[in-house]
Amino acid sequence: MNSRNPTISDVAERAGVSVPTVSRVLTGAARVSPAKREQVEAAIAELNYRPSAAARVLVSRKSQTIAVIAGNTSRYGYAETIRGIEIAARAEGYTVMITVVESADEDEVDRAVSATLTQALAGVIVLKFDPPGVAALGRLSTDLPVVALSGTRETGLRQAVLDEASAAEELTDHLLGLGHETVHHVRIPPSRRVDGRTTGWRRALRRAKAPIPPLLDATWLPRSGVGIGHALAEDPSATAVFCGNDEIAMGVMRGLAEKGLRVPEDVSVAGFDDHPLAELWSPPLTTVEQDFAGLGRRGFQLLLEALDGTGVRLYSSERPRLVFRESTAAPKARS
Amino acid sequence: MNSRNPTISDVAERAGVSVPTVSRVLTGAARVSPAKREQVEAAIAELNYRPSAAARVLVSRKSQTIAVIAGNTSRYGYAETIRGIEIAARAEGYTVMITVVESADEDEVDRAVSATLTQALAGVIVLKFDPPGVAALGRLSTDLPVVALSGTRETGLRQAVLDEASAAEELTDHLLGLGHETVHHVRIPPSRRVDGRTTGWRRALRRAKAPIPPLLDATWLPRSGVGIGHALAEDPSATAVFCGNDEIAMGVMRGLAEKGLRVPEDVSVAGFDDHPLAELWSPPLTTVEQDFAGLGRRGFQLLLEALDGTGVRLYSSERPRLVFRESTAAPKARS
DNA sequence: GTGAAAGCGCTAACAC
DNA sequence: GTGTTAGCGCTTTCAC
Repeated sequence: MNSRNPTISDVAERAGVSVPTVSRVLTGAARVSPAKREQVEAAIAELNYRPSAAARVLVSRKSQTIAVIAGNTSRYGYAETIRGIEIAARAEGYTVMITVVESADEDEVDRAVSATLTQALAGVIVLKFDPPGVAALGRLSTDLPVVALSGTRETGLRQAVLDEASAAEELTDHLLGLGHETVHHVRIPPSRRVDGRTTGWRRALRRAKAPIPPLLDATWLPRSGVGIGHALAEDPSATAVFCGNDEIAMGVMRGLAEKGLRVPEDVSVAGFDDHPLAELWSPPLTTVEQDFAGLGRRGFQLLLEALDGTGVRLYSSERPRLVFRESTAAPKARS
Repeated sequence: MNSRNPTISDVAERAGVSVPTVSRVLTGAARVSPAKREQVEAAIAELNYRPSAAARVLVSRKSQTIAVIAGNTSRYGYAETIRGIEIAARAEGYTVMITVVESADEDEVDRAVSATLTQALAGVIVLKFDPPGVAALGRLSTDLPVVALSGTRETGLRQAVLDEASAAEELTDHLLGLGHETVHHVRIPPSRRVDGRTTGWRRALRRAKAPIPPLLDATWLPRSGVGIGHALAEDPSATAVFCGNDEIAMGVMRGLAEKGLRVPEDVSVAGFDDHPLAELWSPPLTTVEQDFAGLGRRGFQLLLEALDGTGVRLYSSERPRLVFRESTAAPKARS
């Protein structure tokens, strides 16, 4: 067993042609006579030859790899977005490389970004969902095409987003329309000071001239909602709660339940994202369906257009859709 | 603005040294006088130079990239495992490339595997969680070190696993010990004909000489548990149900609830994985805690040992821990 | 310690 | 159509 992988010259020799001819059948860059093409293909199959991406990249200066930089890979929205990117990329023959940046710490971000840019890349997609994502985008000094996913809009930046502010506003409106005097908001860790979900919530309350209750901050852990639920149970003005995501909403509902409050009879609770478990929860959760995989797909599309030189689009936005289930209802008098 | 990235010769020129000298400070392969080293480092910083991984790989034949092949990236166990791999890899200076193989279709698997092996890789980690993973592992004709995560044990294969069979057996024992005559099992899509969770369940029933109810098959979708819950509600012998994962358990519980049955009063339900939402469910779910991130970490460790040539370990197994919560209890008479 | 020379596996440019 | 030549950005000999 020869441990060295076969190279293009092995193929050329075996097929009785020159190296560039093999390259031509590989890339399809120029026409090759059917006879030689056949010999080459046979040699490739016999040797189980696979071209070296490294060598190709070195000379052609074109890479078929994109990097995805994300603050996390396992939380629902993140994982789905990455999945969407991967599927779209693979369909176009691109490979994807993942870089996780767990904190916004300057050194860590720099190290991660540097290591990533060392690779030969066609472009980069950054999940601008959180501070690490924002930090990574900021330190991405490169001439490569870059696409940011979500986050606040920036001029000149290629960006695919979900219009979370509008959806949050609509959801808050819905709660207000049910007759609640106001809506409390439990915020998930924001990517910056502003965050679409919180912005939309505030916008709706302002427009309705409803009182704006103090913001409640959760962490990414679903259980962080439990304590918040306990606190909310003590507050008679809290008849409707809009949570930054479904997992936190589930934590809040458990906290409420532990204090003897029922959803939606005593308190209405709404989430965000339409997590796969939201419909199975008791009661099924009113939420906002977010097409994260689609976001990833649109992001890759934007990158591809930048690569082609076609497409002058810099921005792709999609409006998430509300899903009304049983966790929200009109308020009843609370003691 | 010069759009070409600086190369090692740009750095050499600027620092007034030869190219190999720059290489030496980069790799630390040989000693360089402090004076020159300083000049080189200054030049690198000024030019914002980053070595090309492609060129390095080409000449040194050593890659710092590993590929992870998985049937999915967003389901809980998969995502956590990948996260564990990524963290361990990054800590050792490795970059990770993700390849998703969605079906076990031969062509799709071949295409994905081929595209992956085109890259210059140090090694490959395969999530042998499902048929696509098994298929990918089978077609991975390469001299590269390969590590499989989970799945049935194979001699000669480097493998890190979670001992799911033992944990499933222990969980089934627990239910039997509570006084249930038997335990029903809802299976998630298995990676082959045998599957650790199902095996452990059957083993426990056999040992206890309890009747073995027919296997109930769920899909990966949590909601596929709902219909199974409905069916189980019609079966008076079903007083305890062990579900292949927590999400399916939640679906089953919803199905049961829709038919008016209470958990655990009428039926005990246990899950598997200790999903972050399992503790928040009502009632909190009895389950098995699986350290997926640890599995990923151990898998990478095995790969690293193979790369070093140190370590002769081929196998790393860990026993998951049971978590008793409120969804399981002693049976009561059912109408 | 340091530089000159060679070459990794491939594609681009050019001649025929 | 096809082969010859050059060279991508690096590391690896091998002199000195």
